[in-house]
Amino acid sequence: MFPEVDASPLLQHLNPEQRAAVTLPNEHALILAGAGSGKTRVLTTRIAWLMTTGQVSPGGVMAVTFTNKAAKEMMTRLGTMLPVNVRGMWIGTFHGLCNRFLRAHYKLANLPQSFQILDTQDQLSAIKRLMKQFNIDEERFPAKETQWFIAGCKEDGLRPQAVTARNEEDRRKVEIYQLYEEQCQREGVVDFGELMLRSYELLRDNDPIRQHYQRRFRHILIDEFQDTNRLQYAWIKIFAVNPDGSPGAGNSVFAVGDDDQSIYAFRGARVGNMADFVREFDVRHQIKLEQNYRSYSNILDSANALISHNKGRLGKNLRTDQGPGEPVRVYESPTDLAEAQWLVEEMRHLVRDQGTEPGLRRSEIAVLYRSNAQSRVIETALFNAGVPYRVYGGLRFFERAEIKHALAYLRLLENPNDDTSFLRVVNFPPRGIGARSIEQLQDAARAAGCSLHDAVSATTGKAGANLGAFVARIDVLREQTLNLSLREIIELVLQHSGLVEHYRSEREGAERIENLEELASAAESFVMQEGFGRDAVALPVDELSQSPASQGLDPNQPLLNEPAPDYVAPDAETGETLSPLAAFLTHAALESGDNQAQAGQDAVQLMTVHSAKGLEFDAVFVTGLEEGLFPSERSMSDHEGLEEERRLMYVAITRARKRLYLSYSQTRLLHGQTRYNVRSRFFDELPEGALKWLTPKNQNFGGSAFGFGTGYASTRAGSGGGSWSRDSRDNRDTFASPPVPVQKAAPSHGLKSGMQVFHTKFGEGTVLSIEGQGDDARAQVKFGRHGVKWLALAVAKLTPVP
DNA sequence: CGAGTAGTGTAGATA
DNA sequence: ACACTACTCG
Repeated sequence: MFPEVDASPLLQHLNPEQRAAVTLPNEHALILAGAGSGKTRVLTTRIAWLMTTGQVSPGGVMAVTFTNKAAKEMMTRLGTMLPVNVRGMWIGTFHGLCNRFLRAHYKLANLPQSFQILDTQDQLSAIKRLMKQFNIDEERFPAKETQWFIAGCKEDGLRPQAVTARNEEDRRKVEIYQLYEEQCQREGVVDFGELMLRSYELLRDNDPIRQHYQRRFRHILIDEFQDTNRLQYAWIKIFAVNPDGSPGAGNSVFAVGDDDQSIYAFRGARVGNMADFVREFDVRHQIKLEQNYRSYSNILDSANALISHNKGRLGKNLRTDQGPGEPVRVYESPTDLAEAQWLVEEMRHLVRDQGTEPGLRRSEIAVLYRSNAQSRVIETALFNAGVPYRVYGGLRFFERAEIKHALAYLRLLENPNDDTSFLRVVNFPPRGIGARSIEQLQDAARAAGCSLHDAVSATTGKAGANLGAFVARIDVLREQTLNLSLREIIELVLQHSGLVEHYRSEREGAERIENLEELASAAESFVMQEGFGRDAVALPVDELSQSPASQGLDPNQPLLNEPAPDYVAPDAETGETLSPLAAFLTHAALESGDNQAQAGQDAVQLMTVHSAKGLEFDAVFVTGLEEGLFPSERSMSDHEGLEEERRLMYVAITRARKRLYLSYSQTRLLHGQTRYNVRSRFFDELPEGALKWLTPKNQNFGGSAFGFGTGYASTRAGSGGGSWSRDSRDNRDTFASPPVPVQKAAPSHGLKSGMQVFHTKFGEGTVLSIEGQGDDARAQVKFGRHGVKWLALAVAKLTPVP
């Protein structure tokens, strides 16, 4: 175990509540962390404190978040507190950790080691393809609905057999679900829900595995607990409680959340999980973090007053030591356009020095709105005024069509049976393979029970020739890329797929080509950062009962850790591991890239309230506060919906540090019609004393009572791209980070490419290439019967053949 | 095969 | 109003 180390410096800058949370005993705990109360700080300090006081080794911690961004932040902060290799720790998103777990136990999970992950788009096209194949009426069963149904079932932990169908329609849906599962299994792909469900089932049904992880993870920490869905809750629970309800190995779950910031019920989040957690885990430690370090009290008072209108809260009241600050300013405008113009004007004042106060940076000003459509008029106003701005949202890097196309080619190299990818690019760029050829091919594949790729050889005629040429091209590429680096593979694929050439002739192709080039760079920095280590979790089952290796701690030395992290868990028996390509494809699916605004330019930030969650700004404008918009029309019918809207408003308000502006417009152009709106009911729930009305607080007139002419034309500036409008380069620097230097070390394995080697299971083979060093070194070996394999040299027993 | 067009829907969005 | 999808016609 770790010797005790003085942990007090860690606690120095914490307030009493935070300190109490950080130093709780090893038992389940719920931390109610209000907005701006230092939640992330508590989480990371808790981990650091547990380790420095010798209560847990780095390998004994699991910390779960929802977003990659949050996981990264946690690792970065932890890294600054302790000399520990955070990358090797089990800190990540639910799906990232599930992926790691399934790679390590792919055999038990009944998956191929290099299974690929379907994102939402991929899943939808897989479903469409399936429905077409089985002649399912898309009128009666829209693909999107089916997708929603399947994802929903998985989130509730239900396999097709377990779903109770109440009517014929449901029965049919369940059938489709069943077929979809079979298709995924056949093709070796999993969707996001499957990552969670399959790892949950493995933990539930395999006693040795469950016991191993229950003993291993002494401390489990969860961020944003209010956003967990049923399955995620069950997944957490299985680490602490056995399926029969008996207690597990006595680990502790440290859940941090804020029921007042629960805004994702629409995608399956259950705030109720917080109360369930307290009950089912017999939680005896609940701590509220109510001290806010972000905002002045006028802002906090508004937030507190608003949220107090919700029923059934766990109960929290934010407080601050800062003074009242500026009042919350409220503005009413006749039109949405006028609202936007006012906002631009107000911003100018904020940016310019005003009296004694220094001006704000534009990036410290945010404009929030309920729905994306509202950004347009604001963008126009900003554009016309020449104010740089940045819009969050939209397509992310790995979701762009050209990137998806390139990835599809790459997936086909890795797995020719990936029919989704096959169909995506079989005729892109166009190569004379039309719908009819593809239909024939699909029929042939179904008849033969094989993949589209394998069915090509059976086709004949002109269509067959084109298809044959396509498959040959892919197969040749696969051969050619065998011993190339990931970057070289991608470059070769970009050339030989014809993608680059195709986009060269397209109108807006230049940007797409740039993105494709960016993909190659992204791959390169991925290889550097990942280092391709192995993960010690892949223990043979008979070793599972042993506790994780404990290591000594010298405060001056980095904490020893399990060898590096993600994606690659070599098979315990053969040492077989993922190819860099397969690992990169996984990375692309799990991290579709940030939506972060470009760091370089000082620009005003535009985003929905949802995407503002977790962020903070000096000045915040919450716009479009009108009945029907915010709260939104569709939420207003039921109580639950309205309460979620209120929480959303609460999130919006608590983003502001110094200045908060609330605005609404009497009329608004929506769906091509001018709508007459009433100001939001939320204004009536704010404390009058904290507000300052910039326009007289007049009565509102009921919506359609005004049902006449529009009067306000929407003057839109020439759309085209100003230098700071939305552009596709938003994500650029995320992927172009400078390469991490690789330390040179003498190889200890003594292998070189070209060498003949012998493997106990795969027999004799030729080394094609070697990557990484030390424990992370991996070799690509071509075997006679077993084909090309990637082997982790620390695990695989390879002997040179003379 | 691909361009033009008719039809449809329109909240929020992580992995 | 507008964007996206699906379908028709050359």
